[in-house]
Amino acid sequence: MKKVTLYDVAKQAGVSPKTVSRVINNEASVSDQKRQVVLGVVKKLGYKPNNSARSLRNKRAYSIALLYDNLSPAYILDLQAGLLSVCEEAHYNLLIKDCNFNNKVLIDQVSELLENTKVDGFVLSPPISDNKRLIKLLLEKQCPFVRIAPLDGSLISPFVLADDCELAREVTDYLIGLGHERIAFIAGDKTHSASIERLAGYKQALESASISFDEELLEQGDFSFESGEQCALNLLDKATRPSAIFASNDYMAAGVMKVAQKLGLTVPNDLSVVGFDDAPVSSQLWPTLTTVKQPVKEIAAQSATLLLDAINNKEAKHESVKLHCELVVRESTSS
Amino acid sequence: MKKVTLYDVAKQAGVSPKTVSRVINNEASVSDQKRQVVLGVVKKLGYKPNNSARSLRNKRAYSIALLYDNLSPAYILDLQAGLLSVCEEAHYNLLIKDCNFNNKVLIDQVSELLENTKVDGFVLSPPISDNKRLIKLLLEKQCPFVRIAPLDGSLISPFVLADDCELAREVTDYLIGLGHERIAFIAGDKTHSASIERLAGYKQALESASISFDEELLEQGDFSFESGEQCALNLLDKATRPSAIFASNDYMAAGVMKVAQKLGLTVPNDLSVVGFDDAPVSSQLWPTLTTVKQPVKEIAAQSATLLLDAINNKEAKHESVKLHCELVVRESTSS
DNA sequence: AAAGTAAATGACATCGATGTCAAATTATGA
DNA sequence: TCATAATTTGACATCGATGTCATTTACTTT
Repeated sequence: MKKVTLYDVAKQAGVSPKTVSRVINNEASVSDQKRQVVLGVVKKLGYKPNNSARSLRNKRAYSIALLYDNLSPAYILDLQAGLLSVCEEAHYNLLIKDCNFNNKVLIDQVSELLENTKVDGFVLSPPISDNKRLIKLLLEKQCPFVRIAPLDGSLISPFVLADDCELAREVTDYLIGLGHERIAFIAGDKTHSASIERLAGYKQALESASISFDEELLEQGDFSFESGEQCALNLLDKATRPSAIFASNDYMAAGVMKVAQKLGLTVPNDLSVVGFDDAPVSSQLWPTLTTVKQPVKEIAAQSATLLLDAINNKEAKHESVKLHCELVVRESTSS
Repeated sequence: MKKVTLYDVAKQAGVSPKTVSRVINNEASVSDQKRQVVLGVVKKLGYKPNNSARSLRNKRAYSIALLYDNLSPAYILDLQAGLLSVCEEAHYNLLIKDCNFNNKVLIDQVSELLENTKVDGFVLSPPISDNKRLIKLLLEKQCPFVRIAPLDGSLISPFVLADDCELAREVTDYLIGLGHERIAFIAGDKTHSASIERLAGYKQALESASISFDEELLEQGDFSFESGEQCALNLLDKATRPSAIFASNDYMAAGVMKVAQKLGLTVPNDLSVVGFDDAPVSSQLWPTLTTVKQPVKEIAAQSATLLLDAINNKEAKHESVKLHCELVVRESTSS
């Protein structure tokens, strides 16, 4: 069972290789009749185009690259899974690139990917989605890219995000519904749009419920467990403690839980805690954490789809897509 | 600055393209003199071979694939990082394949990778390292592969593992040193060699300390948080409770912590708990978890190195490598 | 029906590296 | 020194798909 090539298909179908090529690439000027014949033979022989040959001829790699900075392993792995599902379908390769290094090196590595590996497009995950120098480079080289959850919502490229703001509002509403009035908020790293949006949602919910926003109840974290601990210490040390703490992600929420327990507070009786992201840790704590589940795989799949569109259809106008999150109520919240 | 090809180098060096090719591929019959000249020009022009052209001609993709089953995101991401570091160096691509599906599909997908994508070799992570049908396929196709932490220690392929047994012994010794005598053990999924080894180490330590092994104190888990809870319930419900529980991984240890706290036991005063793997959760719990850190990135890097050796040097005999783990003492253990 | 335009098709060269095999060079031995 | 073997070297074809451009076929229009 040796490899089937374009020529085999051409011979069987009684047409020239070039015509088969045209059919494969969905080009216009092929008669419907021949197209059908060719497609039939393609299916019959199980023909698959040879990627190396294509790359060589077309000077592109039929692959896209994910640039990530490892915030949360589960998040990144879900991104990968979502991208892979689309890439496999489309017979593209996925290259992954851990960008836990400085700007200079990042730019060099991306240039190398463009010039040597001839990557077709990039998926930028936060906080890389807003790396100015990188974006400048990609725009200059006219290389398609998609940003996940960027701060900058201008349509320089397609982007995909979750409805962080709405869900943060929903979480806060939920806490208010449970009877909480002193609800503290721990913000995340400001270079992530998610931080901004989640804070905005929190404020909106307070406003709707006519609870005035209290600076005292806002702490600035950086998405790390340690920052959660520190912020929780600041909050719980106050004369009048908040009765609920809404942390912008689960790691910080875990930090809050730790401090609460150390201080002898019972969660959720003395203090309700909410996180965000539905990281594995949220169901491995006790009590388990009420949190928000982002549709990370769908976000990634959408990103890949938009990117492939942009690659194969140069004049496609850029779109943005917002996907819906889901509140997951567990044990860390009560009235 | 257009792309430099073999021909550019050949012209500058005053030799034929074929000779340049020979130099690049380290072939024997090239005079030292020409070799030097060519290497000089290669460096001067910054020549990099074109992977597509090579693949086309040589019918191989210059890429290796990681087959994984997502047990723990942090573990998989570390594996990827280790593999990537070596692959980038060697100008190989890394393909990743989430194998969270049944045997049949796995075999088909691997066949497809071999036949269509022409992947050069595979890295199998546990528990795929012991998938019989897959290994049979790879051996038949004479496709190089490396296994990470396989159960089967025969040298059908190179393999890399951690000294699970020694470290489990060390952990147990440490607990014994703290004065514990009733030390329970929660085993992991039997299809992982790590489970077997860790249990063996535990038993060895008991034996050295002349503590007789008590069936009552052994529970069978499956590496999941939930199984940890269940096993902990079984153990802590006994008339005479163990004073320490050694779980085969951190997820199960987290489950133990949860149950302990629910039962009103204080960790580590009433109960010491130890995990294994140094997963993120181990430092996000309270108290933080004493555990064992595996050198996952090094394991992966070694695997990649062995695999590339096997690929480029068909007669290389297979080796196995064992890497050293490290005990990380945190807050969940005391006398 | 002839002429002219548009659409469909195919011959050929090409992308860059390397295997094959023959030619050229060097080394060896009588 | 010359024949012969061993080693270097290079010309050429090839891997598979596709762009270019010339040619054929189909379709209008007068």
